[in-house]
Amino acid sequence: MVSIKDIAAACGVSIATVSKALNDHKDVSETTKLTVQETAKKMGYFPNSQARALKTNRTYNIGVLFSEQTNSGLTQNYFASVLDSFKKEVESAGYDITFISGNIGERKMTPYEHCMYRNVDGVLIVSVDDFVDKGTVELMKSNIPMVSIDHISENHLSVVSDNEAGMRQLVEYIAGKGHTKIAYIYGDSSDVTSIRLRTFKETLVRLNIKIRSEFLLQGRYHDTKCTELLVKQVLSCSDRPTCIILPDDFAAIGAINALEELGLSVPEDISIAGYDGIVLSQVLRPKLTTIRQDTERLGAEAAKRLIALINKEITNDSAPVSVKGSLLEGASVKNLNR
Amino acid sequence: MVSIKDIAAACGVSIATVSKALNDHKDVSETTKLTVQETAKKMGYFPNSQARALKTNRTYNIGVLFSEQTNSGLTQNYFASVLDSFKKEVESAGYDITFISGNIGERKMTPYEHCMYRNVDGVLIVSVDDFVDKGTVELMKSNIPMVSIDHISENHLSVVSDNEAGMRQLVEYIAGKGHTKIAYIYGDSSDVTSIRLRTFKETLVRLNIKIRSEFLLQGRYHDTKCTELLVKQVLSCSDRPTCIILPDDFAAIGAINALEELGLSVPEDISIAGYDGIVLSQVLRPKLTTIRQDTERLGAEAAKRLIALINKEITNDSAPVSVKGSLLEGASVKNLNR
DNA sequence: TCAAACTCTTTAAACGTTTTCGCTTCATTG
DNA sequence: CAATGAAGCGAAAACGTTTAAAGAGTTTGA
Repeated sequence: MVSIKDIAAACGVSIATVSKALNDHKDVSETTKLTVQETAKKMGYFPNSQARALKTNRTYNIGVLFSEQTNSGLTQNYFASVLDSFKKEVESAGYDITFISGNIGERKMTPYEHCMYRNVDGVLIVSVDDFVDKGTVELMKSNIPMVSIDHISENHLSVVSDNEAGMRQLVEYIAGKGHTKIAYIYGDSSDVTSIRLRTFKETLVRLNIKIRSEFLLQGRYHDTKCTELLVKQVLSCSDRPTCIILPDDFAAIGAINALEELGLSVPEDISIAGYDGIVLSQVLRPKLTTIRQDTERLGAEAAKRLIALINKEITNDSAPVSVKGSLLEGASVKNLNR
Repeated sequence: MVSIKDIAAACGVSIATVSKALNDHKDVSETTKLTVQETAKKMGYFPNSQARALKTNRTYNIGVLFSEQTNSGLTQNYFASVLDSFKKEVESAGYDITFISGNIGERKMTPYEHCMYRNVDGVLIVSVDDFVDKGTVELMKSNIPMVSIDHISENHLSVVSDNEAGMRQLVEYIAGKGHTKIAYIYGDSSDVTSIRLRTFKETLVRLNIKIRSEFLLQGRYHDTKCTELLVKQVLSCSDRPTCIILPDDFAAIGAINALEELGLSVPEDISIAGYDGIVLSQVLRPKLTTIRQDTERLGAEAAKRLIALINKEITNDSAPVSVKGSLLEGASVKNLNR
């Protein structure tokens, strides 16, 4: 590889001058700056990021940790979308991303150790399921600049999807269609789940709709089989719900299947609603009524905040950023009015 | 951060000895080795990967390039799954992965430049769509160790899903069910597509089934809308096909929708088959008959080959590795016999 | 005219490693 | 007992950068 030294030799100047010229410092003449930059280009020079990082203590690398048990984050559309927009945003600022995981090499590292080893400038923590993970906790205690998505905790920057507004909007929409018997199969316990569940109940109360415990069942995210069983269970009530809210769009497929098996059709006999608004939800028939989470903004916002934190333009204690979703009105919720 | 120097001071030895002790060299006594390693652990030492890389010319970083136009690779289950298993495999050998993209920082880099800048030890090229990309070509001409997935070219290691065997098996299965009027909506032009298309035709010939050009339509991968239109088109033939093979599982949803719109049911009226065998295919109703591509092995195999290449245990000209898929028999293809 | 100030450049140290080579010891051998 | 060799350790250079400080040369101001 051609290094700064080679350029220096070619231009007849010192390596210091070359370095400064390339980094556009003020204390080097325009003419030398130009010749240096030109020969650098001509010789196919590219800075050695390791050497630079060693000196500047900046790797321009951001760690991404999927905090999860099932190691399925990447294959799930919601998280993949968030990551995708995060990636685009940080890349435009010159950062690359590194996946942080517990198993690097023979000698296992904790996520924290992995971050230290790679000297990431910051880290994004994506909360796929609940934060039981010990390694994640250790990392969060450290003072590496970090921002988490979908999880709020003290002294940490976070970007969250506004599940409160989302769930409220969804329930209001469904109730507006005349439904009063609304079941909710919610996902694995997590921050997100509890907010949604709480809001679900609160909204019912506010709308003067009775909360029935038999209509509230704990399910699992992205699990069609589990959802299928629970849908059947909730439909075995003597007084059936007219609408069922599922943990997410993918799980909704389980509901559709269960209903079909029971000889019920959506939305004529039973209405359903999903959550997430992934692409899939809009190609299913009937098109799913769901809350679209703004993955684009979630990722981008997280990236911007993290970079600002790294540059010390903001501090840890800034308020969480809440990203609103939007209702995607499909055809899976029947209008019971008239 | 605690460095090798600190440990040296603490142990009363030189940094050279510490380095050797930590790397388990032979020319350092067992006792010092032990004390060094212990104090290193006690002091919370972690090697600085940048410094190490600078010296050894090994970053333990592998670049991953999704060669694509639509920038959607990550959000598609098939590629995400391949990446996931690739990641696991390389991680167990101590490598991290870096996404290679064309847009890093203000000053745009080509993929090749990005690789040089980050000094990746090797690179994985995942062929999402066709290889028209100029940047990808430049990268492939370089002599960075690389392996590509689903694309074969001269002097390059590659791991490919056995689309020939897959398509053959699928067609034979369908024909075995008594179908002779089989349509095939194939995806965007690419290596993969042409192999599938060729095999489709060859297999029909071998089975003495007439190839009808009106049953062969070019569609697009992962595009339900497009698939929907093409399905309608192919069904407008006076002599309809009894079975339609779709470009992939996701696109198959478009077919299901089109058929439903036409008042036709799967598989009673028309049979369909997908390709990929993603999770989705097995939760749809009817369960899709499809070819499951072994993403697990594709990723793992690519990782193993790449690492072997980096370690110079194999050379560039080794034969491509072909990974067999398997037929997932769903309920979307009707048995026409008897 | 001379010091001061400015502009541009270079010297040299530093970042945290790895690794070659030489230096001590000390045991083994003939 | 001298010669040889092995084992263990350290000094120092190197990887490719950045940057503080000093130096050289030119311009300015009184």
